[in-house]
Amino acid sequence: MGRAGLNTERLTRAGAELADEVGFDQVTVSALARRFDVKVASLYSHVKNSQDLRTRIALLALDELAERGAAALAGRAGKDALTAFADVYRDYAREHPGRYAAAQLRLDPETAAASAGVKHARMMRAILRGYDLTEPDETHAVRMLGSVFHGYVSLEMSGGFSHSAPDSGESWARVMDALDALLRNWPAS
Amino acid sequence: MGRAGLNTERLTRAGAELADEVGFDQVTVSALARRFDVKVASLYSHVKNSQDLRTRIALLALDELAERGAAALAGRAGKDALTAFADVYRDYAREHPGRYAAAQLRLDPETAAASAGVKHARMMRAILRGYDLTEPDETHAVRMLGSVFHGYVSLEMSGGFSHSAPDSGESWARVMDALDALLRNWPAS
DNA sequence: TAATTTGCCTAAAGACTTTAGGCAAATGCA
DNA sequence: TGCATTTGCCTAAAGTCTTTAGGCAAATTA
Repeated sequence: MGRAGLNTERLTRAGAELADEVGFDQVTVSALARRFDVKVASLYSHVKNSQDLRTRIALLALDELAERGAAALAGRAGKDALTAFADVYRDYAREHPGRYAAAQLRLDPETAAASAGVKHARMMRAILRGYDLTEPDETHAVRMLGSVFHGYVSLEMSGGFSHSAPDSGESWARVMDALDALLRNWPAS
Repeated sequence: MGRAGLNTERLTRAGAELADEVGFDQVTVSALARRFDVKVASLYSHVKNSQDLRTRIALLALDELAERGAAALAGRAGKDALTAFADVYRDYAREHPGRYAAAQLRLDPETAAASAGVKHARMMRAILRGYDLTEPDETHAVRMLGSVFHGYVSLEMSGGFSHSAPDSGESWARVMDALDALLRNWPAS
């Protein structure tokens, strides 16, 4: 019987697809082996263990998200940049719920420092350049933006806003209005 | 050998403690059995299955959180109420990380509707009574508050804000200032 | 073509989940 | 108080997932 052509990259990609289909916490080395019609042990040459696999999927998701974010920011500024960037998060989570969940995986500090997570922080600061904030308020604002983006998307994904008026998309738009207004009028200490 | 005195309530409480000690996703029927020095199968008379156990822990956490929230709101209004309520979330997550993670568990709609989650929504609206918002802006604001509270706490817990200046507690305070300012000046559609 | 490396395999042990069926302690009733 | 019933925890067993060790054959290199 021939070889299946496994490698770390393909496993990671397939793991990401699996996550989107069945949920990130259902991503298992066994399920992945099944998907490649290969014995479980075979995967352990390409992936250290289950945690390693999950971490790789998380890093992939962070990368994709950063890439989309960069594309969204190109040529935009101010509120336009703010909403475009926020939409990247929301849309990505809707398109790829498993990957988005993966991006939330707690990474150990070194891994996190080497991840695309740092790019995300830089892009947030780039958005804030369109507003008049100086340190430390810029950092406070970065943290707040991250909280709103992540918090909203996460609550929306877990069904918190569904089946109740007004439509979640409308709230999202109004929250963007509110953030923009807030950043233009950030309260003094 | 005598009986251990197991029942659903004790198992749920012990499960919550276990979650705080080792993390919510490490909460397992086996680990819980070990903790009571009892055979695994014995737990299945008190708890339907692993998912049932986790759901019960989640409901317990939501209850505790709602109780603390109600206590914090008593006799407070305006920004005072806002920050007191927000602190409840943050403090609870720090004191009980496993329970807080449990509270984030995705519940099926009926369970969610019967949970203390609805109390949380009501309390948020109570806070907003101190500000001049009318529907649908009140709902948008409720969703935004929930997003900030959950988002900030969740990012903070996952280490996002540690090891970098300014101190996360300082950002938290300034975010509260910002939310208060925003709610007093909610932008018109 | 021979030697080496690489890739997937079989085998096996350990952990968690869940169901089925059993015995003894606790409880209820005459 | 004695007997019957219920309840609570047990043993047994099957299924899944994880992970390591060691093997054989295909692919690569010399």
